[in-house]
Amino acid sequence: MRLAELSRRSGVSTATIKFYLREGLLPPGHRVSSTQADYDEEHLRRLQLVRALIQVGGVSVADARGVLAAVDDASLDQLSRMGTAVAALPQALPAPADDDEEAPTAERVAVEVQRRLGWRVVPGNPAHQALVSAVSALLRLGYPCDGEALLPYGELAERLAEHELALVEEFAAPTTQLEAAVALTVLYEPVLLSLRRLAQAERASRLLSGGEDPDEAPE
Amino acid sequence: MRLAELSRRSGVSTATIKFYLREGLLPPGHRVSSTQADYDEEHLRRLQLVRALIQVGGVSVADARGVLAAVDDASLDQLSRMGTAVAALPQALPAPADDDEEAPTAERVAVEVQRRLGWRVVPGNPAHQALVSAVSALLRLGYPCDGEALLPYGELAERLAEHELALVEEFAAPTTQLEAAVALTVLYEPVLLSLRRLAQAERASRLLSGGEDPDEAPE
DNA sequence: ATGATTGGATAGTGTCACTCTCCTATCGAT
DNA sequence: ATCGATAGGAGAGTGACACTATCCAATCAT
Repeated sequence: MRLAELSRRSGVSTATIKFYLREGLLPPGHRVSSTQADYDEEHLRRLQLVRALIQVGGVSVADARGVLAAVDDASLDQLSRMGTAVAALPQALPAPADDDEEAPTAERVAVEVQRRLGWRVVPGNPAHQALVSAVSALLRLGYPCDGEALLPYGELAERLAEHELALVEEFAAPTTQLEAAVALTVLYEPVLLSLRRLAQAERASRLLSGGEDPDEAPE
Repeated sequence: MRLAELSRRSGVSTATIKFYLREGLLPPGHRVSSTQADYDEEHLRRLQLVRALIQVGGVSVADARGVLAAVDDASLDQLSRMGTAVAALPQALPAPADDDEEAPTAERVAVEVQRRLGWRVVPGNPAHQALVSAVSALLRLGYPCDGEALLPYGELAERLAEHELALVEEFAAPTTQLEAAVALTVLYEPVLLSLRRLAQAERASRLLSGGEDPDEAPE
């Protein structure tokens, strides 16, 4: 398949594909001559993953490169690659906040939840940092947020993780499990957030309007 | 309080505060002369909310303006304002994908989950659109994703929403409930996502390393 | 042989969230 | 009153980012 066909089948412009090739998000095609390259189904698949990461998952090009590099790194075992790949996913939480006086409290809260859930605590983990940032912001605005309050969230998160890893094992061949793990981690994120927003809207409207709607049938 | 003091107490540069004032994210200070204005605690609080929305929540300046306008809009009742405010929050899902052949399927899946949960379906809702986009991306990558599979996510989302609305009612005075709803919606998002990532890392490492760790105590 | 196409390289575009510079008006101290 | 310092407002500028448009030489199909 030539670049033009890859573009047609993926819906991504040739210019953008070239950009991804240049940025190392997409492995180069198999050179068939000095000015022509050939792309296969694997390229198409990878391209769709890249698009999903960037457009749906909001991952930056640089971070996507890191994630994919980890997925492809044959020198690591599966666990390390998965860890590296997921760790390379960002949370887009920019400032660890240097002069943040809530930070120590937030750090304590974050550690406490994880301890109470029996999780290993890895302070360097980006997800851990993101958690600290978010808790810190909550505290700064005066909302209560302690280990106790976060526990239910952590339990829900465990259930999600369990479910998603089961999906990965069930629906992906071993060679594509890493890719599946990355894709599901990133793509179920907006799913979860959207459903949460929808649930909030639903609850709020029932609550404030007195639930006079006829078509409700909870549980 | 002068601009300089507001800046000092919030940790936000005067240049940025001026920018927020210009963009209408922060109401103007009380003019004390033609070139001086006075800011109060309410300004400080609002500024912290703006920072939380933008930095932690990843909300754009334009969207933040919309959210805050809805929060402040005295011409609407509380329900409408909350709906408008939360709807104005983005999901940063850019492309509803015009030429997307998975879109109709995704739409059907999204509607099905919501119906099965007894929620009202509002096709125009940004959260609904985001859900469709995400499901569509999942399908395009070949991962199974139907109403059945999303149901557990929806149920979890309901529990989250319930919990968060309870928090809003419990910890915020009626006049600040809207602000609390917005803040909690946005700030619990990264909390949830971080915990999910941490849970995934935990599960994955246990799974792949054979769970030889001594300190695990699941369930 | 030749016109179109391909792939690669380079530079440009639009957006966004600030940030810098400048300017005038006022404030506080003398 | 005066004078340097500072406040606040307006506009342009900056840097990051994700593309995107333009060239160009080398092929490929005919």
